[in-house]
Amino acid sequence: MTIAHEASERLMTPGEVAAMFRVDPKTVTRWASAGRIGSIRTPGGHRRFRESEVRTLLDGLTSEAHH
Amino acid sequence: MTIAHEASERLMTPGEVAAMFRVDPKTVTRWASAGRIGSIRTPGGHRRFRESEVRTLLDGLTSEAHH
DNA sequence: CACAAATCGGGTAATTAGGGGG
DNA sequence: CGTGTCCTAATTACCCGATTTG
Repeated sequence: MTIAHEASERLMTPGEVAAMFRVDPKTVTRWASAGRIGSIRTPGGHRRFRESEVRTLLDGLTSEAHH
Repeated sequence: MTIAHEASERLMTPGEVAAMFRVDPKTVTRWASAGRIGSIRTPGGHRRFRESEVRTLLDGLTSEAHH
């Protein structure tokens, strides 16, 4: 069912994801190549990323201080 | 049978297809000109795209992250 | 018929892909 | 082993005025 709705997912460009993690866009590309994050290719070969997956990944890597 | 029912096939505008891939509508028309995606012309010259073809294309270019 | 929004065309910037090397 | 940078080629984004759409 998730796959059936992937078309309605909001997508992000490599540059937008890079700005979110404060890394170089090339690094985001490497994450995609390594399979660390899912990606959708345009017919021209450019990558797009699911916003929900990016947020989930960001939250999963977040650690709070003990206070 | 698919061809026989092409009149019932849902058509999409360049803007709708662009939103699915997160690209500019102009980019979609370039895909059509390059033959990367099939297109139908209105009598006025505007392009329309088959929904089934767009979804198939999108699914084929989608890759999941390996967990 | 008038109107707003979208999609023609073309042209020119800005991103991205990919390999290579530090 | 992951990341940032340099490079070239390819793809995509934004600009305009004119036309089509609904």
